[in-house]
Amino acid sequence: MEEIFAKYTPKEIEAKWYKFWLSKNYFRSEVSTTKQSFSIVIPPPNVTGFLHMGHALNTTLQDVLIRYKRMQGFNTLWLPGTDHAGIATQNVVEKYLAKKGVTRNDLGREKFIERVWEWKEKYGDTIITQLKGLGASCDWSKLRFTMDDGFSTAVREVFIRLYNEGLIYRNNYIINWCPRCQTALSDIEVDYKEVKGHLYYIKYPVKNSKEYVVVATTRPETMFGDTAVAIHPDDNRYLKFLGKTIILPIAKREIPVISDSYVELKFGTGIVKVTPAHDPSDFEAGLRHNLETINVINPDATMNEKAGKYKGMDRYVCRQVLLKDLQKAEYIVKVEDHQHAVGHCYRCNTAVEPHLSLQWFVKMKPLAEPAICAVKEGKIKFHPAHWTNTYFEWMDNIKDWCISRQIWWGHRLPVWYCKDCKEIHVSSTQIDTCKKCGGTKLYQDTDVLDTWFSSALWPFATLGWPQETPELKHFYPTSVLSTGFDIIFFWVARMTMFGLKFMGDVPFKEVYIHALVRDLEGAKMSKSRGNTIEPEIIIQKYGTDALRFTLTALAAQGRDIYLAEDRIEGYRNFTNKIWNAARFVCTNLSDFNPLEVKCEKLKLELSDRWIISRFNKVTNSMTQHLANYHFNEAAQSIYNFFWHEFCDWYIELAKPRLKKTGALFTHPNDVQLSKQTAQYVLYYVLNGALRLLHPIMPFITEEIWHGLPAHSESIMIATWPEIVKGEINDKAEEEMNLLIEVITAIRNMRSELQISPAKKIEAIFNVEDESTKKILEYNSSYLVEMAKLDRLLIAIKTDKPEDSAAIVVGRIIIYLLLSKIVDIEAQKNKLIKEIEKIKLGLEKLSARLSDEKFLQNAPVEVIGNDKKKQQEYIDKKTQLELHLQMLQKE
RNA sequence: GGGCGCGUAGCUCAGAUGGUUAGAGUGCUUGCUUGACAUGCAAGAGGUCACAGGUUCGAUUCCUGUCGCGCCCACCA
Repeated sequence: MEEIFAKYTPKEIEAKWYKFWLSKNYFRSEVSTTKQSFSIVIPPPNVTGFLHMGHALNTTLQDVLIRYKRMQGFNTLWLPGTDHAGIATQNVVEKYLAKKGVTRNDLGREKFIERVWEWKEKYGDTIITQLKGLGASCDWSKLRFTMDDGFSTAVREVFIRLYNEGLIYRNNYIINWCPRCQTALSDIEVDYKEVKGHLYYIKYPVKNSKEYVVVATTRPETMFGDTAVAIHPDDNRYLKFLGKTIILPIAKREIPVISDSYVELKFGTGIVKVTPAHDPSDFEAGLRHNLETINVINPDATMNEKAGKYKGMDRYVCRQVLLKDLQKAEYIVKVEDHQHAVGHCYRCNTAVEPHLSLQWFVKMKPLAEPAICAVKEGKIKFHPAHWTNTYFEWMDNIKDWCISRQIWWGHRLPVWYCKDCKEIHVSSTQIDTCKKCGGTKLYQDTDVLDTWFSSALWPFATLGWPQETPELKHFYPTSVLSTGFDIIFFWVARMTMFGLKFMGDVPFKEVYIHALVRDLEGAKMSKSRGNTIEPEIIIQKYGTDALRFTLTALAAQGRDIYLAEDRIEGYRNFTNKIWNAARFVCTNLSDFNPLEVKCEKLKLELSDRWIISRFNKVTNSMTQHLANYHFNEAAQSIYNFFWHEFCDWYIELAKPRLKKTGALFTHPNDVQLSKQTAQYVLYYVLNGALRLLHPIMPFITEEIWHGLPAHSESIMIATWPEIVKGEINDKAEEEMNLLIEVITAIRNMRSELQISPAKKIEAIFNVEDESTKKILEYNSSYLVEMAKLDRLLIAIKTDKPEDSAAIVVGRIIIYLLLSKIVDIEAQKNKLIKEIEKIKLGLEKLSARLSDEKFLQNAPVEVIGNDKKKQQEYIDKKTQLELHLQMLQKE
């Protein structure tokens, strides 16, 4: 025992217990017919991932839920895995290769992909190891990867089914293009950032006329792709130009003037240059007016041959050169500063280019409708609920999803084309012969799918779909999805759509949206900002349990987490407190065996009944809070209970009993029985509290568990405490609260009078009624111990002795006998201050209680409470005033 | 331009379906090497619950508006 509790070294015990749990297969889940299932699929981190605070938070919260449900007897599954993260991983590996002087084009597609797999084998487990370090109780035997064989089958299956239903189509459309990653992006993969740019006003001459129109543009370099100039149909200023022909400056190409209501009258000059190949709204306008599309920018964002002499220049270089030329030719009317939102690639932060190209799309409306219904009908609940708004807002305005990516790392489209007749074949296996013309020159599409396409299948593909596995049947729909709000669109919405489409049911019943972890300035933690607090470092410094408790305690709903290291330090102190309290309790249980104790023989004292009652209430509160995802409150309630009730009061009160010194006043219990009772209660409460703490702090609780007498194999598989109604004892709580108040008041006075903590003093209690007298008498040993008294007398209506300081607690007056009072003035001032406070409260109360309207409208309990309170105030005030008078006489 | 969230102690944050003496951690002040713990113990100071109206017997809590902060969405080129 002493050995076990010698010193708390988180690092050692963490590794030890994690290994132990694994060896016992506690994390493994089997399909059970008797137990109800509780399942969570982990948001798969990128294989390139390195544990950051966001992961730590989300992992902790999921583990809290899983461990808590496991203890409650559910058949739990927490399914782990990683995501191949197409663009992100390709970028990482390209950078890795660049250090060796190799580009992906040097290698070619096949070799490059081989290298990515090699990289994955070597480094892809980093994040998994880190999750284990956090204590995550995932079923590692079911670890999945979004590009493993089973998953690839599922992806192809989904693609084919959607294609056959006409929900996947190929089209030439304007999409977001990242010139650096050289691939298409979906709309939500573009981050819009405010950029300080310019609005250029350029003259566009009217053919056969001295007149010209002035267009305003932020992107003059796209003018080589202009195929019209547009005005608003109601704009009287410019109607005269309708039908006229414009000569495009520099290019000298002729373009028409059209009218379209998408033109904003108030912006710029009210005349727009229309560039269908390089602007999404112009593209739409082009379709409405049958305009030609002229692509003038290469995929790498340099100008192409359509830009004439500017060919080969980067888009921004071209802009500058062109502007000079326009200026020289006097086409520029003016230039204004202009702030506007520019889209950037969410992976590499390069300004994206609207780009007309042949891409694959998913038709979203038919998929979105059932997904909207599912949330409206409450089949999926968001916590906090307000995120449903975000979900609906996006779903209601959903646009088709561009799913083809021109990169190499990912799920290749299961599409083959016939070179001869151009027929498209969609198939789960290689196609060699054209079904239409019989030709044999077939080639597979070179594009891969958006990573999020495969992520959308995560909840069911990981359980074996498209096969009808027992796991799928038992664990789908999953119970909860825990994730950040930033991927509601990317992931949550799409999983919902695909789950409903292919499983006929929602993928999860609840969605918990956790907070974003920020630094103290409120900035999102990120490596590039250099403001990260690394979980690994924190764990090293304070232990995993301290980090987990901190994150849980800060996980309030609807608010971001501003993490500071001293917060973690504070909760590290809590682990230390737990450790020491347990050490104290366990060393005092060496002669105690819970299995041999006959409960009915024990004689519970007030403090016993009180702490047991409090324990039951805390059990209740924790269970409720966890059920509602109020993690912070769950953590708070066990923290307060453990430290400020169990340690500060109960253990302190139990000490003399353990020391066999017995009570000062004769207590009905004999000393031995009192000790044994205290041991029983200490054991009972510590045991229960550890189980309540375990989901949040798995390691330290397991370590202590094994120091408890008669402990079971592991706390991990112990049962979650249940409330025993008969143990809730409001009367005991009330009485104990009175004692706490009395003791605190005496300590306060001692402190103010600067009486040494070591000095014992004598006290006389003046009470008004027999029942209060009894409570104090029965528990006088508590008063003696906790308030450091050497003698005490409890009397009904006694006078103030000489040389005494008086304290008023409710209706009780406490006289502390002192050889001489140090500072009468200070005492008086304190009394006066207190009286003032009471008077103020009393005034408010009296005013309310004499208000007819209040008496008529307020509920009876409220009036009753107020009346009770009023009486208490009056009593206290009387006592206080009495003592002030007495002091003044002295 | 829409939408959402947030302004509570010096700092970081809880909380109340409307009635509490408005809480915690941290910081601060004072006193303690108390036989588990100085990563600790005890005591204390510190708040017009952003501001202004409204509803109500009663608002810090509900409603409206104002100001401040943050975020998301949106084709003003």
